[in-house]
Amino acid sequence: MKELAKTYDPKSFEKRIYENWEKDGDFRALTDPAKKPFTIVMPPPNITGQLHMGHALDETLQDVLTRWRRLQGYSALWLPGTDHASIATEVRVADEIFASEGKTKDELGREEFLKRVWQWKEIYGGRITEQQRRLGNSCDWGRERFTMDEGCNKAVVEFFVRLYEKGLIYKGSRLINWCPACGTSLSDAEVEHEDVDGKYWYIRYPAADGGEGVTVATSRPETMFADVCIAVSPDDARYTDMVGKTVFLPIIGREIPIIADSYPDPEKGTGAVKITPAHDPNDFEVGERHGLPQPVCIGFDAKMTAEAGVYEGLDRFECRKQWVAALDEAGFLVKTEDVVIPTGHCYRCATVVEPMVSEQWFVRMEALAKPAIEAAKRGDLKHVPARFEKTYLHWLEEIRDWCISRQLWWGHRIPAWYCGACGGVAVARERPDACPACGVRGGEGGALRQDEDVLDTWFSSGLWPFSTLGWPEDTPDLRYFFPTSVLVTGYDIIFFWVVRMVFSAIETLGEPPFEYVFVHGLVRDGLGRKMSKSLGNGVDPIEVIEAYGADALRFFLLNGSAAGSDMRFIMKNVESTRNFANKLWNASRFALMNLGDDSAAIPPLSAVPRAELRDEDRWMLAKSESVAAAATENLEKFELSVATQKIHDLIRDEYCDWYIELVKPRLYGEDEEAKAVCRAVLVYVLSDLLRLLHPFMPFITEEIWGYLGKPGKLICDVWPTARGFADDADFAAASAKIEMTKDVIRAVRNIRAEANAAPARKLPILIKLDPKTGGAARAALGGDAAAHIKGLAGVSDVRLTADEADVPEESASAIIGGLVVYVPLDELIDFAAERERLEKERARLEGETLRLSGKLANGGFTAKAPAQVIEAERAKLAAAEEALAKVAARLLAVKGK
RNA sequence: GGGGGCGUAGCUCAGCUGGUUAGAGCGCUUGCUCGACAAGCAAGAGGUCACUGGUUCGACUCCAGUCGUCCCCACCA
Repeated sequence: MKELAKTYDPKSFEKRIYENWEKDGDFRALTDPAKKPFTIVMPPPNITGQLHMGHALDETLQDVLTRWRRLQGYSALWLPGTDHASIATEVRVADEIFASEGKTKDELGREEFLKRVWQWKEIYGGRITEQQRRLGNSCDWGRERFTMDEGCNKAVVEFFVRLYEKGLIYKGSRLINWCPACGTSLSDAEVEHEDVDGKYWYIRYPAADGGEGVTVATSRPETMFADVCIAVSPDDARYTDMVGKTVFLPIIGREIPIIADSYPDPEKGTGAVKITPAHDPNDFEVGERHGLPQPVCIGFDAKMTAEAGVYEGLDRFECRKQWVAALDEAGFLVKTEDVVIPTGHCYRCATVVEPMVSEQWFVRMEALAKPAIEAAKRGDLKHVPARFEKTYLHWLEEIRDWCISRQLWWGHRIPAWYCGACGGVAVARERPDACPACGVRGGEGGALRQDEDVLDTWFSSGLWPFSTLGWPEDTPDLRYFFPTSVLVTGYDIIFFWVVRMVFSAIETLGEPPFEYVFVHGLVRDGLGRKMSKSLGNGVDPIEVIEAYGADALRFFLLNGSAAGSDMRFIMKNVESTRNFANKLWNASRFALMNLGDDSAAIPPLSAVPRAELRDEDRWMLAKSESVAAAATENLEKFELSVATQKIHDLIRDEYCDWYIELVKPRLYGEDEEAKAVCRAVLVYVLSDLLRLLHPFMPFITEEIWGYLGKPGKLICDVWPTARGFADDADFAAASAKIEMTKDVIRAVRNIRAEANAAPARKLPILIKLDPKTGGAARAALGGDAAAHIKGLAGVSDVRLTADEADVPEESASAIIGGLVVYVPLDELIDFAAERERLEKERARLEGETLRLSGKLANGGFTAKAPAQVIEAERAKLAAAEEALAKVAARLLAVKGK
C-alpha cells in the first residue's frame, strides 16, 4: 500500500481534492425522485466583499449539514450566490472612480456609471467565490446566482407588480430616514440607534399677547425654523389657558399657535413640545392629525434651506451651534441640560440620519407580517436556538411600512412609469407601449418615463430562497427543492433578511421558505471585540488556511462555541485542531503501514467470523457505532459542536490512544490469520471514522480515503449507520473487559510515574481479587488482558490471586473497584507517598459513600426517584464501600512503614 | 423604556430535556529518542460551577432576586 507522508501537510492536497470534487460534479444536486431533498440556500455575500471569519463560520456550518445529509443519501443542494448590495457597491465603486479619475457619479451619468459597476462586478465579483472554494464549500456552483441576474430581476418585478396590484405597495409622501451622505432614503432596519452626548436646550417662545409665553425643551434647535406650532397635553393644567393662543418664534418672529394634542407627556420636559412636522416622526403625526403645513428647513444635503433665513446653506450642526448662541444672546435660552440622545445613524456610513418628508414607495406591512408571525407561532418555522424567535416576532409585531425605494442607480429599477401627458402611473412587468390611462404612446424617449429609483437590496434578497430555484416560473427545481430545509445565518441579520424571506415566501408560495432558522453568533477577536476594518483586528480566513489548513480552521470554528453565541478567534488555538488533524493523519499512516502489501487480501469485516474478533475489536466496533449514533442525533438537533467533540474524542482517545496500542502486538506478531482479522477491523473502523469526520474536515478525510484503496470518493460515500454492534451482549461484555483492563493499565502507569520507575524497567504485578466477585474479574483479566497490561504498562508478569498471603511486602497499590493492584517496587517504594495516595483516595471514597448513603437513606429519594436511578445509586454505593474497605485495609497494612 | 445573552480550572470555552467522580483545548508540573505521530506519549496539579433565596427526594442545570458584564430593539421633546 501507498504510504502517507510523515507529517500532515494540508497544502499538498487541499487544492487538488477540491478540484477533483468540482470537476467530477460531486456537489451537483439532482432532482432525483428516489431521494429526499435537502436544501440550503447560502446567504449571498456582497460582491464588494472579501471572505471574512463570519462567512467562514456561516459557511462551515452549512457545509457540515450539506455534506452530512449528502452522505445520508439525500439529494443535498447547497445553492451559492452573491448579492449586489445596492448601496454598499454603489458607494464603493463611486469612491473608486472618484479617487482614480476625479469624476463623480453625476458627471459620469447613470448609464455609464452602471456600465462601470457591471465591469467592476465582473472583475471582483468572483473573488469571494474563489475564497469559498478554499474553505471547502461543497456548493453546487452550477446553480450559482446573483441577486441582480435576469432571473432575480424577473422575480423582483413580478413580486413588485403583484404586491402593487393587491394594494400592498403604494407611493406616498411620508417621513422617511434619509442619509445625507449616501443621498438616499433608508428603511427602518438600516438605521442604527446609538446614544450620543447631547443637550436639551430650554427655549422660551414669547406669547404674542405680550405674556411670558411657553418654554419648550429641544435637542434639535436648528429645526425651529420649521416649527408650525406648540403642542401641549389637553390634560395639562399648566397650559389649559394658553391653548388657542399664539406665541412668536424667538428671533424669527413668526407667529405660531398653541394646540392641544395627545402626544405631549406632561411628565416630560416642560410638557410643551415644539412641532416640526417635516423633521420629526412624532411631529409628523401631530401635523397629520391637525392638517398642519410641513415647512422644510433642512435640505437633502443636510444644509439649511431658505426657510432658515440667514443660516441658509449652513450645515445642520454648524447652524445648531450658531443658532443656540444667538438665542442665548437674545435671552431666549432659559437653561441647558446635558443628556444622552439616542440618535439614528446610517448603517453603511454612520452619518446621522435626517428624518425627511419625501415621496417614496412603501410596502404595507400589516397584512404581510401577520402570517409570518403565525407561521412561527404555529411552529412551521423554528428557530434554533429557540430564543431567537423572540427577536423575530418582536420585529414583525412592531413593524411599520417598509420604505423600499432608494435614490441610487445600482439595483433593481422600480417597474413604474409616469405619463408625461396625463400624469398617471403605470406599474407593469414590462415597459408599457402606451399610457394605460390616457393612451398616449410611450416608448423610448416618449411620454412614459420610468421611475428613477431602485429598490432596497433586501427587497430582492427577500426572494432569494425561491427566485434562485426558478420562481416565478414553476420549475422542477422549485417543486423539488422548495421549501428549503434550513437557513443558516447570524443573529445580526434576522430582521434585515430572515423576516423578509419569510413573508415574501408566504405571500408568493403560501409557506415559509425554510423549516429551520439555524442562528449562529459573531466571530470576535481575541479580546472579544467585533472584527472590523476600522479596528484593523480582522483575521483573514485565507491566512489561517495558509497557516494551518482549511480543515483545522473549520474544526476550530465548529468546536469554538455553543449555537447562537459569539466566539473568540485566537490564531494560536487553531494549532490544536491542526494537531488533531496531524494525529488522524498519523493514525491513518500507521494503519496503512500495517495493512500489508496487498490490500485485496484484507477481508471485509463481514467475512470475518465473529468468533475471531478479539475483545478490543468488539469494544472498538461497539464504541464507534454508539458514538456515531450519538453524533447523528446531535446533528439532527443542530448541535454541531457537540457532535464535533464526540467524534474528536472517539478518534483521539479511543482509536489512537487505546485501540491502536492494543492492536500492535497482533500486527507485529507472526499469526497471519490474527493479523488479517486485525487489519480488517482496523480498516473498517478507520473508514467509519473518516466518514464521521468528513463533514467537519472534508479535505484530510477525502485524502486519506484515497489511500485506503476504496472505490469511489468519500464525499459520495455513506454515513455510518447501526450494524448491531452497540447492542450486542457479547460486545458489551468484551467492552467491559477492555474498560477494566484500561483501568488496571492506568493504575499501574500512575504508580510507576509517581515512583519514578524507569520506563524500561519491567515490573511484575499482583492483582488481588475479591473472594465474592473474583470470578468475573478473573475471567475479565485472563487471556488477552494480561498481555495488554504487560504491553502497555511495562509489566513483566500479571498474577491473579484471592489469597491475602500472596501480597508482597514492599509494594505500592491501587484500588479499582473490587480489585487491588499491587506493584512490587522494592527499593523504589516510598511508603509515605503510598500512604498519602491512599489517604487521598480514602477521603474521596468516604465523601462518596457518605453522599450516596445519605441519598439512599432519604425516604423521599427512594419513594420518588425512578427505579433505575435508585438502582444505579445503590450500585455506586456498593462499589464505593467495597473500594473503601480495601483502601482502609491497605492503609492499615502500610501504617508503620 | 423594552428584550436577551453571559459570569464553570490561570486563559478560551463545552456541559442538550435536573441524578456525572463537573469536562476539553491551551498554559503549568514531572517523566519519556519504547518500530504512526515531539504538530508526539505517559502521569499529574488546578474549580465552594458569581451571589442570595426558592422549587425539588435531589440544582452547574429549573424559577426569582442581587451584583458584574456584553448585546439587541426603541420616534421621550
